[in-house]
Amino acid sequence: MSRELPKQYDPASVEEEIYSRWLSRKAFAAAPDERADRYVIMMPLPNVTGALHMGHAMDNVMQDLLTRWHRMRGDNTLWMAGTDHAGIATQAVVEKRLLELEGKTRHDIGREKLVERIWEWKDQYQKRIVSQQQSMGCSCDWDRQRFTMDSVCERAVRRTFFNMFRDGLIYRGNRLVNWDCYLQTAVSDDEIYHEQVAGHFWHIRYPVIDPQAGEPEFVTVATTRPETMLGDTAVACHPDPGGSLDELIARARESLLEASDKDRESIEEQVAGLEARRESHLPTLLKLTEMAAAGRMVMLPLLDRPIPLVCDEWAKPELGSGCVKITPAHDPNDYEVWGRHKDEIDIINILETDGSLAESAGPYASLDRYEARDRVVADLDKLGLLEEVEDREVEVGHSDRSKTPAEPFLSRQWFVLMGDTAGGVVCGRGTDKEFSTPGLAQAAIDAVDGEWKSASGRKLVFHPDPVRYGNTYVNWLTEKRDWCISRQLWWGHQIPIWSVAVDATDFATRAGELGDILGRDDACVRVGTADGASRLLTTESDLAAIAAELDDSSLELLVCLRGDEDGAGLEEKLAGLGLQRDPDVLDTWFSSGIWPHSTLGWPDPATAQVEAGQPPLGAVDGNEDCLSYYYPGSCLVTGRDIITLWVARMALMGLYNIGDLPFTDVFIHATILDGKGERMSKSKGNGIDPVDIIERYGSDAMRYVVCELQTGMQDIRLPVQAISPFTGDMVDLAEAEHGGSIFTYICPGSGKEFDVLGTLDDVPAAKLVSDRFEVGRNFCNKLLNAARFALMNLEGVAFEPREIDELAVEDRWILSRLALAIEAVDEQLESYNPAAAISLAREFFWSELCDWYLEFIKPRIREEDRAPLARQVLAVALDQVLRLLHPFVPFITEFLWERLGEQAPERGVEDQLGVPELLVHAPWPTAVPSWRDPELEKRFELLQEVIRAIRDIRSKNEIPLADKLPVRIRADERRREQLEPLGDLLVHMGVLESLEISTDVERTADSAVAVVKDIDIYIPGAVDLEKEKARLIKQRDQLGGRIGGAKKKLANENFLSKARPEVVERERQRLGELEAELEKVEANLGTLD
RNA sequence: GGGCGUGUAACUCAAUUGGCUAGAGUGCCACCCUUACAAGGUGGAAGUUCCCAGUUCGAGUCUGGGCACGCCCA
Repeated sequence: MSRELPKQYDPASVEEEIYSRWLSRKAFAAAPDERADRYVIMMPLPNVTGALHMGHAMDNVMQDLLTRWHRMRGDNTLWMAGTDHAGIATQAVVEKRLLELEGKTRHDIGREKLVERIWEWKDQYQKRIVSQQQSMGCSCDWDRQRFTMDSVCERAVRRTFFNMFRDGLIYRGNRLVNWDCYLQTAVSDDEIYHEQVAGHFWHIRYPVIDPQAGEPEFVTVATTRPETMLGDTAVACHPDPGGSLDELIARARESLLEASDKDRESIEEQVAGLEARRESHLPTLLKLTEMAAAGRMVMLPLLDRPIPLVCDEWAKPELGSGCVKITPAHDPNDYEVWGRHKDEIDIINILETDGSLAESAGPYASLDRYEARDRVVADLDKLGLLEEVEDREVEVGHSDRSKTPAEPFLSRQWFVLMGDTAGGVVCGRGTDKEFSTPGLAQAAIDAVDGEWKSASGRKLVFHPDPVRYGNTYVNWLTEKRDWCISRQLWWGHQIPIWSVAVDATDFATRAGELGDILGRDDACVRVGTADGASRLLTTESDLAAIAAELDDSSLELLVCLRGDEDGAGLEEKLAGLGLQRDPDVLDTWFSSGIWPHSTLGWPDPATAQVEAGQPPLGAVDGNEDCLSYYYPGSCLVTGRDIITLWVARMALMGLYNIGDLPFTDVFIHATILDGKGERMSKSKGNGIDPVDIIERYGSDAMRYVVCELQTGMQDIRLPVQAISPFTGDMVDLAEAEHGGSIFTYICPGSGKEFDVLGTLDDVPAAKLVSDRFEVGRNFCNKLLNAARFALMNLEGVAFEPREIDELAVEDRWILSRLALAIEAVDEQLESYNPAAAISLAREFFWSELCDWYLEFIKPRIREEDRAPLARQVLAVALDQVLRLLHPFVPFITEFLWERLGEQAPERGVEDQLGVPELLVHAPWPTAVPSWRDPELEKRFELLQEVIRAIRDIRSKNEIPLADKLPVRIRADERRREQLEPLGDLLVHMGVLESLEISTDVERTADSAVAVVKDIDIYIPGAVDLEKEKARLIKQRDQLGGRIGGAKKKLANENFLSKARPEVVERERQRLGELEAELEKVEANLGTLD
């Protein structure tokens, strides 16, 4: 006998060794070969801002599950790993630390030094993330790992930008963006979160200039940000206030007709209010409309700037005074108003990039915006122009990156055109997949909706609910909002544009100076106008003619360099001509959007510069290059929140660059919440580090539970407990009391305070875990012990080809169940239902193999002549279970696989199974159809029911297992034939002294009795008659209830005529069975009296 | 404000196109250290499927309304 397994599984002693074995054998390495079936997963890049939590664990485990499953199925499987530089997020954390630890800002140390610091941070966290993923057992091809800023990706980013710029899909324009005054950068809408803040609503009077008789002297406007009035360039009133009010009243009346009683009152109030307003405000509003049409002005207080009255529907006659101040440079709605009235009104930026006021704010210049707010209010009050101040809850947009309030801010930014364009967009230019689409967003929409298919026949499908998530994706893309891709940061891909301002008069000269740059393939020159439009310049361009057409005085020469090696010297040349490189960097999603192909070496795998020690991306040994072999990929696994941010962008970037989708399936997994139902996140203090779970319960335990949690679309609550640093107790955070901050809790055992973020110096930190993972640990222990039992009994097992008929009846039963289980697990994995898959695998392993089969064969294993066959089947059963469970719990199964290989190197039933050294490469089990035997399964079901009935009697009568029971069964001929061949098993499992099965057994007066279906089970011996009676009465009542229900159904004419015939038939049959059973129960009750 | 979703046992979740007695694990109760496993075994108790209507022979499932909660967008 070889090394005996321990009784308790110790994951720590197994996992590290197994993982390093996989690594040293390069078990996860992928390379193109002759296989046609391939499976490719591109990892959603964790960003290097911080470590992973359980939400990432879910994402990684799901990917590993699919990867290992497909690898075992024989697909050429690549799981590409990597990390994201996460521009703004990473720069923000590093800057924050710099300030906290050294009291310096980025400007103190400069661009180069800061970027150096960020690289250090990135190296540290990338290491940590990879180690976390390896602890989880992730089977990525680590040799192909990429980072969004390494040279392979850099080149692809550069090429993508260049192509888009050349195609006119990238432009520079003035836009209102969300400005982070702390980080001094634009942030995208996705990076803004809204918070309710207690604020005020200030009502301000703007004097009318030269009021005529009957005209108001003031117009009143209201704002939550009074300092913005300094940037006001108009006051708007509604073009048809009466009509607008009438329409509102009519609509409210209409809804009154259908309103519930509860709502009626409030709607009636609303109508009354609107009608009153019609009386009180309408005359003034009409007057103002008239004045606006006449071009009248009001005086902007404090700055004494005359600004026009304009008519615009943005003014709501039903709200406030009915007039609204217009600050185009600092409010998105006002910006749109400006867009509609460009000829009448101005746009004035009053903010500096740091949030202080600009020159344009006159006497308030250089004040901080909040200081300016107070001063403006005070000064208005002094002038008697402050009509009213209301307290009000205000929604303030905050930058997610700095957690400070963001300001709408007018600035020049780079955009990708998402909407349709006149000439359309060519996707996959120059490839055999080239096609044309109206616009980038439309191409990505078509990938899900409608008739379109890529040249390789692909569409995008979401799982597990194609409709719901498909809609999320399409709805977002349908807005076709241009994508702001520039960020005022130092960390990231710098925008490869060199530019210089020119005017129409010197344009031709300056452009001419570019000389041969105009004709180069790796440079693209455009001339841009102030409105963001631009036109391509080539050597063929008639510069003089273009100059004549462009009468705009503020022009810009824009040169994009592709950054090819033979373009060396171009940058210097441009600098020499006075062109400067744009200091901004690209939005992170620009580089992660092309991740599925950049990592494979696009645009040219043969020349891609991979890191030392990495396999090349070009063609090797007559096999294809990585890009053509692995693109398009298979599946993207991610959370719901990333559908719009990333999935959509990957789809459109892949289509644009390559002409094909990066993947066909998108598996959206559940979001992990804490015990209170809040999304898990590190910064909230409820984030569990998967490594802490792994230390406590083991990696497989963590994976087991995570798989079990992924049921469908249901988000998952994972109660979080802290391990008290004082007592070692588990403290449930959903119930624990907070300490001095929301990140500290009171340990109930000691009354002392601990911290869950681990950032406080003076409060001890607690590790976060969850006892939910015990289930997984127990499962692994069970698996270890089942294997332990098997291995202890497999001594001398050999493979010998066997016919199914040669096998013992319980062997045939377990193989039949196995075949069914394999099929069912496969089916659930196919439909992206890991929870169902693992519960089916568990059910087979625990409830059938362990609870029944292992018990069934115990007597055989101890008998010399019957043992070999039992051992042979046992070895196969364990083999198949290990394979089936491997993708879920890879460490322990790989560990046991080795032991099984030592003990039973040759195994199989009819044919010998292929047994590779590593389980990770073992063929996935296939369900052998000839093993299925439904009739036999039915007989075993009956056997199990009889055994349970006997156990029940034993338990109710408190008969110890040492007392073997004589059992007498009365059954008709059919039942007798079913049961008799299973008699030995029944005797063994029921712990019987004797067994008699016959048609004419009668109950003896001292017999306990049970009824199973249509058979009676008698156990003679001292019994408590009252208990027997109680048990039978309970059974009788239950049967009675069910029979009543069935009878009622069958007595219903409508049921008989309208229900499907097979449903009616089934009900009839069921009633018959129930009645037969009841009859038996009653007969037996009779004998008890 | 708009969109999407959720509500089932004490807890975490299942339940194919509406159709046998609404299931599983955990926890709970009782008994058992039976030579693979007490991180185990055997048996058991536990549900007004959030509420109110409706459609249907039949509703956890479909429709409408309400209540509570979550997420995304403005």
